[in-house]
This record gives sequence, C-alpha cells and structure tokens, in this order.
Amino acid sequence: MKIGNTDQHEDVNSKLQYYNKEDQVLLAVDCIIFGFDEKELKVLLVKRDFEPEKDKWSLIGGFLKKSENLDQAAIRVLNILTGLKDIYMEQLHSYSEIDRDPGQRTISVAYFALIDLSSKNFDRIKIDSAKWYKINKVPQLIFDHNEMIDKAIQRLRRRALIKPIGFELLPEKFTMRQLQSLYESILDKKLDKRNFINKVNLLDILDKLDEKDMTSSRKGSFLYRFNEEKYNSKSEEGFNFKI
Amino acid sequence: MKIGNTDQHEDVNSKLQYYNKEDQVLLAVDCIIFGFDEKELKVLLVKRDFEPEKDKWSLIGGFLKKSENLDQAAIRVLNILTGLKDIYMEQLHSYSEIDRDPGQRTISVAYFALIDLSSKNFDRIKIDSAKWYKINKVPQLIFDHNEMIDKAIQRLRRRALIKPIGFELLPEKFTMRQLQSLYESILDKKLDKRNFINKVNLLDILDKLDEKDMTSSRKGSFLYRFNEEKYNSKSEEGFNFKI
DNA sequence: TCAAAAGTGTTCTGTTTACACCCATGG
DNA sequence: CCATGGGTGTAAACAGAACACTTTTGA
Repeated sequence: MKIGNTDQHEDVNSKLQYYNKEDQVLLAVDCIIFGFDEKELKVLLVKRDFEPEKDKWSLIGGFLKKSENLDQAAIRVLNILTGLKDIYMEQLHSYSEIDRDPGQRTISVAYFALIDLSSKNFDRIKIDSAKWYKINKVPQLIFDHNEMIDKAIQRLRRRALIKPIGFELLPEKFTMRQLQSLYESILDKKLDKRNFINKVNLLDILDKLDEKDMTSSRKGSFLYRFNEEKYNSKSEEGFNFKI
Repeated sequence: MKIGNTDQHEDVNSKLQYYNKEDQVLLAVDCIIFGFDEKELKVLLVKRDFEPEKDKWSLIGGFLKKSENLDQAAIRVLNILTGLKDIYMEQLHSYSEIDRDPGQRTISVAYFALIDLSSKNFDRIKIDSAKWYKINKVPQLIFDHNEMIDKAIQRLRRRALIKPIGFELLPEKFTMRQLQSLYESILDKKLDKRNFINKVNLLDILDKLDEKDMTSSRKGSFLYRFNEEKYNSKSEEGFNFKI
C-alpha cells in the first residue's frame, strides 16, 4: 500500500491514475570494484572525459533500463568496463541527495564487486582511462563517490569476517601467505602468521593441495583451494573469523 | 561517469541530451516499523483497501518526490502513519524485480524504523487498518514485503549486537529485565539473567537510577538509562555484545 | 507467610593472543 | 653456505557459559 498522497483527494481505486501522479526519476548504478594483486587491495576508477567534472576521477556507473533489475544493471555496467562475467557483486546502499549529480536529479544505487587481479581471466580493462588505486590512496572523486567507497570498505571488512567472500579476490589456488595478506589489506592491520594459520585450519574449509607455488620462495609454499561443500556443511551462519 | 549507453553513438558533451535518453522509473520507499511492547518484538502492517491485492497485508510505503531525498521520504511516510518524528530509521535495501509491483514498474527502497510502544509518545496509529504483528507471526504480504521484513530482522539482529540501537525500542528509563527481554526477542533465544547483567555492566554505558519500577514486582526493580556520552567515549566501533 | 520477581559470584571451558626457532632450497 | 620465506606449538590471559540461592514486599 502506498500512502504517499493520502492528504490529497484522489481515487485510490484507480491504480493507473494513482501511480501516474507520482514523480519519476533517473536511477543509476555505480560500481565499487575491488581487486587484490598479491599485496594490495585496490579499487578501479575511471577519469571522466566530459563536462561537468571533466578530468575528475569517478566510479564506473550507468543508468537502469526498464528492462532489467538493479542487479542486472550492475552486472551490465561491470561487464562493459572489464569484460568480466560471473563476478561477485553485492548491493551496498542507495544515494539520493537532491543535488548529488548537478546534471539531473539522479538516485544512485551503489554495488561493490570483488575480482581477482592475478588471474589470467582479467587480462585487460576495456576503458583506457581506468586505473587501479590503492584503497588508502583514493583521490577526490565526483559527487558522493568517496562516501560510497568508504561504505564499501566497511561492508567488505564486516563481510570478510563472517562470510567466505575473500576468496573472490584470490586466484582459485592460493598460498596461506596470500590469504593472510588479503585479510591484512582488508582489515588494514598486521596479523600474526601462526595464529592466522591456526584459525584458518580450525575453520576446515580449505583443501591443501599437493602443488607448491615456487615463485615466492626457494622452499616453495603449498597451495590451497576453498572448498565450498565443506563450508556449506559447517554452518548456515557463516564463520566467525575473529582475527 | 555514466557509461550506460557507450555502445550507441551519442554526444556525451551534451549533458542534457545524454541524460534525457535514459529511462525514468517510479521510486518508492517501504517502511518496516519495529516496535517492542515489554515482551514482544512486533512489526506494523496495514491492510490494503484497494485493488489489486485488496485486503492483503502490506508494509506502509509511499513514492519519492523530486523535492526530497530517500531518508526524507521514509520519514514522511512514517509520520503520515504514526504521527511520530525523530524516529530511528535506517536504509535497508533496494528491491527492483521487474514484476514486483504489477501496477507499474516500481523500484522500492526499504527502510526500517525502531519505535518504543510502551511510551506515551505513541498514543495512536493514524491509519485504522494498521495492526501490530509479532515478528514470527507475520502473514503473507503483497509483493516482496515478506522478503523485506526477513532482511530487516537479520539486519536488526546484527546491528543490535554491535550498536546501541536497541535502546530506540525501549522507553528512556527501563529495567534490566526489559532490556534482556528485548534482546531475547531480537535474537530469538533465551539468555541467562546473570550473564546478561554482568555483560551489560561490563560495557558501562548505562546509568543506574535511584528510581524503581514498582509495576513488575513487589520488590520493584531499578531503572536504567542509556548514557550516550559514556558510549561515545568508549569506542568508535560500537560494542561487542556477544550474548 | 508465601508467591513472584529482583538481585547477586564463582567455577569451568573455550578462544584469543603472544611469542621464536628450524626447514628447505636456489643462487 | 647463506639468505629468504615457509612452516610449526605452547603457555598465559581473557571472555563466555553454566549454574542456585537469598532478598523484598504486597497480598
């Protein structure tokens, strides 16, 4: 039941008449794309090449079409820029300040995406002006985009402590050191190696492979893979990765 | 930067022309209003009195006007129904399935609100067909409103464990028993009285008053009040109310 | 005097933190 | 043979969970 206009006289039994009185607005999606490249958590930005705010950095975005829902719009926008599909995305928040976009009244729904930069899946970015920024070196962005990124980082932090979304940022096979570096980047603090490994092993959601990664050291380090079945069989509520 | 139509030829320097190509949609807000009345966590629903879906239960909602942002729209909608102002509200999620509202393509941004039912502030509901339902007795609702409530309950559960939003559901002065009942309702589990009180006292965010509430027992029970200064001085990150 | 709710501490268990040395290997 | 990162365990501190009896007072 919509009661937006209960003060005014109107025929609420006439659905179309009712709906047609209402204001329509532009709905955009903006994507915070996080990537992890072995050491650093980064976010993908593009340089705006038209007025207003020309030459300022910005998140990628696009407008919702009537033929799609918001998730589909976010997936489409991400795909246009990166060429990637089947990427983890999650709706973050909707931004609606009246003057947020000086061009026209626009409400934006922010999404964040997690992609693995080390993987060969991700060979190129399709927009020339795009650049990866370390998350603590993000420049001033247009509109409310800095606010969006701040909120996305906070959400990522909380999520990564209770859900296995961190693996979306790693290659399929990864070392313990990579996993630890990832969590150190996300949480922005150093972690103790032994405590970290003990905790991860306790969760029992990884397969230790026979392969070693020989690029990082002379000894080589074992590779691990996230085992989704193991994870699902453990808990409905995610893990409690208090680190 | 909006790249919704990069495949098509267009003059991106002409802002208006650019924006005007895009689809406009109706934006609604729907409010999940939680209330706590000494024992039970409840949600406020209204009976829809027009077709389609006449006589079905629904959340309250309304359409966004161009002159307001989403928070303001949610506050307005809440005020129309309850007459209340200065209520805790938080944006929850946006719902955008193409057929979610058979009347017209509508995207809805869900908000949840927390109000104290025991307070005399809340003397009456302004819509006759409104009714409080226990959160585990919610009937089938129109559209995706059941989904919204489920998500709101989950969010409330997580929030209440780390932020002092539970106090929004209580009168200014409350007993420990009331606070415990509230958390038991939110978390849907029985808690141990001694452990609960020990933990709350450890947080050191309440003032114990000299007054007693004499209505609940012959002995009477001390009243407490949330002390926001104490809370703010403790932590930036909220508390860790693992109970 | 008793019914009904308030109030109060201790022990046990599990989790988190702090911490340092040997291993394997390629150069 | 040594420099580099990989791998491993234990003890102390802390937080959570389990648990039962006494107090007050209006009816």
